[in-house]
Amino acid sequence: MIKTKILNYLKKAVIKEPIEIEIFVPENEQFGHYSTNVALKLAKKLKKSPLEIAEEIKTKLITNHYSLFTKIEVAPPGFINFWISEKVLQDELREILKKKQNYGKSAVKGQMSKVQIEFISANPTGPLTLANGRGGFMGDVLSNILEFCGYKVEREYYVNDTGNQILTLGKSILATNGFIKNEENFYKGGYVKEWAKKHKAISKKYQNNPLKLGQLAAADFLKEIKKAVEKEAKIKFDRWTSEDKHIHKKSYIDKVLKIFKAKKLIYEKDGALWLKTTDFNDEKDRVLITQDKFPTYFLADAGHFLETKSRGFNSKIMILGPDHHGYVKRIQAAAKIIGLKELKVIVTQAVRLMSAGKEVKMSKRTGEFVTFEDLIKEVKPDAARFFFLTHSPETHMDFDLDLAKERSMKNPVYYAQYAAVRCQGIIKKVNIRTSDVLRTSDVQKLNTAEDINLMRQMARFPEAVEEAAKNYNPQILARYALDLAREFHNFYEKERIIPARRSLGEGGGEEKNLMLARLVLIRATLIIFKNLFGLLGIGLPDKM
RNA sequence: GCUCUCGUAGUGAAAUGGAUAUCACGACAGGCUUCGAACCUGUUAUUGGGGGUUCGAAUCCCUCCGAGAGCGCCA
Repeated sequence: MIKTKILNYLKKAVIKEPIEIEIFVPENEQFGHYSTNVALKLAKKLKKSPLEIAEEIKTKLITNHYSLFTKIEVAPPGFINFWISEKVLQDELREILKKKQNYGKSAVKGQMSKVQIEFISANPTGPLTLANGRGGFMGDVLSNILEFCGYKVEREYYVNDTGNQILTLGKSILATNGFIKNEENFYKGGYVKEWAKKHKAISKKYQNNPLKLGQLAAADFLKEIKKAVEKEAKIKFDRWTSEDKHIHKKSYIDKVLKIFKAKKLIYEKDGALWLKTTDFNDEKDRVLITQDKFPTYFLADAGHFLETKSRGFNSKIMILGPDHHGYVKRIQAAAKIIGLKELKVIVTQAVRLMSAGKEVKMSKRTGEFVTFEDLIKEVKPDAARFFFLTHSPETHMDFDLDLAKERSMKNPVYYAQYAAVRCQGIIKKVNIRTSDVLRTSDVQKLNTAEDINLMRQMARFPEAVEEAAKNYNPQILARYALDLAREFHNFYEKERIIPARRSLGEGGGEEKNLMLARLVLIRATLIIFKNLFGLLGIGLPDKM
């Protein structure tokens, strides 16, 4: 990585102070390809003017390592700006062609060898919502990225297939079919009525066992969820963990209680059993077992953490919906007690559904909501995926389905895909095998502003991957895709790759060599698009 | 009432405390006899208001205004 190279120069040869060195890509070209503010940071420590320090660093860099740069400039108030030499970029191009599908992989610092990512995990009491889709795409891509960076990732969907929700679902079905009286907190969505009508005989059979009935219905809803998630949205899961089978029936509830007890963190009050989560920064202690002797959802989750740990995971990432943010501290407390090394919780913000400029309240209980399936049917999975990925998880989103439909053809995902299509179009047209191109071409010919800008953008791919992995933020890659596409479109607009037939025919060796060099460039671009789209989980079409 | 999150062009979003705030859509003005124009080139903002912290603030602190969420022995 070019960034790492600069960093190493700065660290080893120039700056001896223990200070974190930041290198970034400035927004404006006039400030170079890369830039650093170390001089500004050092000024206080060394009690010297930042400009003076910057000049000193520049001088040392020039005498030591000039070959990496074509220019180093000091700019007020104390930035040091770097211009990377063509040769370095050309070497990077060779690197891309050599590593192919492995280009961009990088070992991230503090890497966990085995990590579980739990996402969506919506209760199987009905179809998935838009917010579930948001977490779903995010989890899927985050998993891809971490896998690419060498983690062993397990993608988990935790299914709450027992407990109160399921019981309520069973009762709701009974109420729909007239076996019991309807209550306010019952599920009233069309899908419940539909299921109830279809399975009248079953609901009659289980009218005295609403939990079992709820579980039967939940199993059917889960099938639908799986279909939407895996087949249509192309979100992969490795494990569908059942609360009933994997946690309760494997007695993880007892096991986790034993641990709490051994650590003297539980007590009884008002007939209930409590965990001292306040010892771990929570606002108040939490109930594990209710007065009526039922284990809470929280206890089951603690059991789930223990189960995860016992299968060899020391790290876990959870992506939760906005209604869970008050829940974060207590589960982190539980994770800590159990001994999970790291529990990273990402809480996505709400997705508000708008229609004709007005908000539509979504609720599973009332059955009023747009399902995730509706969305990907209307706007196509690639567009829906990209739409969510370009939003950072902490922003509140307004989602207008009508508008989304209308605009789906203008989704930026097509902008990126079209760039890849253009790459492939040229390669198809010329029809030269990669090996021939590599032998005959001379990448040193790539030296126009457009060549260089494109190469620079390509060289940023590993940096984008690393940043996305470090910050658990897939959005960085989605934006990178647009940056790369823009740079390619620009290049394509201004530079001809295949010369007009006449000049090629007239023995113009120069022209041919330039073409071959450009073909190398395009092949490399395509490799990056392939890797990138693979990580983002979007298609690589060869025509549109 | 208490706690948390968010307020950025007409719209939707971006920006580990960095330089002249970025991108897309819309609108307006241009660009194909040549590798597909699903593209390219222009124009479009006192970052909700007011204070503070510092070399430097959309970002951190205080305050006000506005939006959303959480405050159960529910999940």
